[in-house]
Amino acid sequence: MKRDSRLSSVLHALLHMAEQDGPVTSETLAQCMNTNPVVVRRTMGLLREVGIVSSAKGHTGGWTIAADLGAVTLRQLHEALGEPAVFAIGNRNETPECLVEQAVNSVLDDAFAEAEALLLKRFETVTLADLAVDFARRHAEWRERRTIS
Amino acid sequence: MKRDSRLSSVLHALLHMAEQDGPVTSETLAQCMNTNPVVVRRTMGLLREVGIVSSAKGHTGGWTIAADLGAVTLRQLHEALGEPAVFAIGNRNETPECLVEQAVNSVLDDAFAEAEALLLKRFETVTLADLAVDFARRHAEWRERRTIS
DNA sequence: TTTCATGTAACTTCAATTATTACAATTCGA
DNA sequence: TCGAATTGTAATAATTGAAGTTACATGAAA
Repeated sequence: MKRDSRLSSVLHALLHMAEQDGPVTSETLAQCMNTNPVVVRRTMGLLREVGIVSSAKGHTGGWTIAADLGAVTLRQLHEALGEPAVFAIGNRNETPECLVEQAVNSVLDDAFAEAEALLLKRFETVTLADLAVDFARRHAEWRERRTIS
Repeated sequence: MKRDSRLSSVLHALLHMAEQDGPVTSETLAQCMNTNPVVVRRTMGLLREVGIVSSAKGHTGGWTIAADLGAVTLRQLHEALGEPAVFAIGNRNETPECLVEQAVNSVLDDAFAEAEALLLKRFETVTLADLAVDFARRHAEWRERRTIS
């Protein structure tokens, strides 16, 4: 199964944008993420719809973060992407007549719902600002290692 | 993304087998699960490797449960199926050089690992016997409803 | 007015599960 | 012993959804 990596992608893009002063073009983001500008526009467009980023056409155009880094959670980003299916495992038939299959679905659905709830709760506690701090720490460590060697 | 429904499938199959006296053929299981006998063989073959079911060729052949229903957990079945990826969401690049992406991966990996651990812990607490009981309850309810109306 | 950039539709590629076909191997019953 | 029933398995196609690509229209700034 091909995994949906859009959440990972937009986080990567947003943190790079946070490091920049002005707008960043789709072309630049695409290069730094080894992907295609059109894919960037498509995905970032979803974030624009909920006001997390803004875009401008023409010269000096590109993408800009339009919200406070501390106010944007992973959960909001997940929702902005259309709340894609979290699990790669699922029921064969969501509305079976067979009572055996109903019993199976019920147990599996409960377990998956519990795990998804935990994941989304955790997503609520992480903001872009948190990630920026984490990146800054890694960057400082990296500089230190480079100085020593 | 196409979801892996083999866990759901084998549970369905195993509970149907538990209701039966003798062996059940791949053909019968395939019909009751709206799938193909070869798919059944392929999937059940994985369960046979860990001793949960046994198979016999020829006349009067087919599949039989080889373990105690109370001793087989969802977790064991998940493992027997090769521990397929639980999540449909993942990182774009698992071993990035980019420090930004490393920070992103780290946060996401932690969150997913936590949710997966919860899911598997829950899978450990559910046995085939539990599911059989749940099915029996549903069956009794269904009979009652039918008698009333 | 030219160039740079987004916006978007249409289509192709890609990866993974699932389905199908074909046939070999085995076992039981008549 | 023969033959039908059944599993075992390789090879291949269908399916599905994300990701990638092409093409072109639109808009803004130099």
